[in-house]
Amino acid sequence: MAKNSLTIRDIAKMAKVSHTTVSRALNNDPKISAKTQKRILAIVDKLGFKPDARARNLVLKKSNLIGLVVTDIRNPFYAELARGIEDKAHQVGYNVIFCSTDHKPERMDSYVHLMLDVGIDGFIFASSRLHEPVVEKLIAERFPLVLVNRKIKGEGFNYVVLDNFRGAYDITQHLIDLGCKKIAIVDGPSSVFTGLERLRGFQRALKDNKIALKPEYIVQDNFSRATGYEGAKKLLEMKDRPEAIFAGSDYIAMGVFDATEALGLRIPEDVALVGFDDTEFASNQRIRLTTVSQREYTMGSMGVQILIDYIENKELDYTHKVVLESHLIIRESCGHKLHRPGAGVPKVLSLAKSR
Amino acid sequence: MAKNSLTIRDIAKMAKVSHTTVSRALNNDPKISAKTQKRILAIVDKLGFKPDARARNLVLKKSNLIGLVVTDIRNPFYAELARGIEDKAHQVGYNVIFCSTDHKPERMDSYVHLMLDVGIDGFIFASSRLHEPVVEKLIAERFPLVLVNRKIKGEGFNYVVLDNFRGAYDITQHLIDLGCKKIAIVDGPSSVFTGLERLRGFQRALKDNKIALKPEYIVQDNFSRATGYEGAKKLLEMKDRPEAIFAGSDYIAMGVFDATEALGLRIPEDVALVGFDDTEFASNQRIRLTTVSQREYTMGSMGVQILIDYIENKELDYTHKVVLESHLIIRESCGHKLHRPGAGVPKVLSLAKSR
DNA sequence: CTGAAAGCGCTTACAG
DNA sequence: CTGAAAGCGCTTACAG
Repeated sequence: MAKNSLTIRDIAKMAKVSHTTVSRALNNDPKISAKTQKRILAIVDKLGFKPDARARNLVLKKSNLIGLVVTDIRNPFYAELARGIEDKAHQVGYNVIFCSTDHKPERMDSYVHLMLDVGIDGFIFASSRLHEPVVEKLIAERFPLVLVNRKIKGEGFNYVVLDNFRGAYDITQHLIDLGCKKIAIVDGPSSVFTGLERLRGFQRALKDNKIALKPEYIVQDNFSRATGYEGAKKLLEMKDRPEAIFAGSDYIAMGVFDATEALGLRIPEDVALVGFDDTEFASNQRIRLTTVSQREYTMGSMGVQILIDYIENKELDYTHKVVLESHLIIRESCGHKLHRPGAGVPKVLSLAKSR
Repeated sequence: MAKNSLTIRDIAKMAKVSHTTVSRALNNDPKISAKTQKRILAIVDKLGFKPDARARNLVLKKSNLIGLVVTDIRNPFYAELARGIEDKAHQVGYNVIFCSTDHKPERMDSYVHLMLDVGIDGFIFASSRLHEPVVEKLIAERFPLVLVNRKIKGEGFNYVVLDNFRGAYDITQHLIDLGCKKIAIVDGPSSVFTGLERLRGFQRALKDNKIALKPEYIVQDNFSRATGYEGAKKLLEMKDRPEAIFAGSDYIAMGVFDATEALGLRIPEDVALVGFDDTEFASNQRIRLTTVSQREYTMGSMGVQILIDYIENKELDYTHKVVLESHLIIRESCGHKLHRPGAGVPKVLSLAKSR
């Protein structure tokens, strides 16, 4: 494809066979004699001949390309997910195209069509809203896709998500175990699966512990650093400010750190903080953010696996509904000084996940 | 491409014209009457017909796909670069495939071929070593590509890089201005452009100020967090430990933070620290890392621009050699307490670059 | 095991 | 302005 504009016919000429036979040699077709194949492959090798993928794609109706749709590739969570997807895809001979939608429906639309235009074989959607018309349309058309990280409403698709409810519940319970009662949340929007489930898990944990939740303690916007900054500022300037903040993502937590430092407050002494995702930021020794691990790398590679199965077997099989277990990662940001007498100091895990 | 297996011929039948004419309508060919075009397009719209990109690609010898090669998409620097590339590519109707090489030549090779196989129109290499055989081969074959972030040796290609030497020089000078004399560096390898130039800038600044540099004060490995951790540990456990550390990237600096915290040392009180890249980590208010801004988003979009020009004009034009200016971003990690009497407290910039 | 033929769905000279 | 024809570089029944 690169330099040579050699074709299968040129090779055929040199090998004194038909181009059909060359094609067979290239594709390891059983109906070709070992020795002619060997002879042909030798020539192919010597000339560095590469069959033209475009022609191949056309007749095979396949591109070995998958499209990944995320909110923003710069978000460390998505970057890690993308890496998991890339590695697995590469293993099985696929390439991945990515795009960042910035939560904007029009970007979503335009990208989906751009990808469809290049002829991708399937999609991995990582950032859908609960109600996402473009995705629903693709599902109705049975276009191969898998949802990862966030599900949408309805049926008829495969997905891999984290048990967000459980993760949020556990980390909230942890704060409660440490003695916190006035706990606020700065979360992503309820219009997406992750935002909604984390809020629900949070609310449920409070309820199960008979702790009242003030409506003002719920702040929701995007899963962004800016949201964390604004949200924390608002919360911490209240007369009755919370003792602890549950940030719906580490990225939000990053903004909370910005705000507390700007306000001259200390974490965890003045306010406890926990996050969600376990990004590299969280594990930094100057940050030490208690958080929920998502294993997004794994999530990505499982997603690819399911998608490729679907693409290659063409069975309309919607039985791949994976819910990954969440893991609480305890570090110091949640405030040891608050812990219940007799409960023992929570174990502080060190550095990062291995990479 | 999605659902419909409609072809240009089906449309032709419905419009009672030849498929040639349909093709013309679709491609806005001047030699077609406005009204037949309108009639055809109406049908196309109504049926949601999309011409098959694979067939189009085959005859046009084009895919509207560009390949991006980075070390690791998880590295925030590359994620930001990728976003700049994506946005610009999208604007001009291209999709981008990415891959992470992990510094491994065999991954580099295998990915380059995988991408060539799908028929990309050009490459953006962001992580080449100074001597990179695969890239050199592509250059020799005149395959469209642009180097970004890191150049390789030799001629015959376009590139967009930062003035790494200057950036390193300036930030080192800044430490010197603050009164530091014992300054160490934890850098990436000299086998890559960025590692080498930053080391050179560092050395030159010391030399210009007649400050001696101990060989043990130079630590080089990958541009990774682990390198920062190990390097700082080694440096800070020396009997004659440095007063300041220049981390060759923010990612390395992240590891330095890990190490100082682990050793119970404070930044900037016990040791000053500066980085390179101005990632989000650096701008966090709990980190406040003095660093060098790279504007990698811009770097990426300029790279795309140059590449597309090359692809579409097919002129062998190697005059696009861009060296971007570096910008020193001063925050508190470089240690105000060390600053020279009378020099005034350096201005501390706040939060992030806008996004 | 091998080859001649048809076809994948487009684009683009070439004639009219 | 419109259409019949050739062709992009492959794969794959269909015969032999």
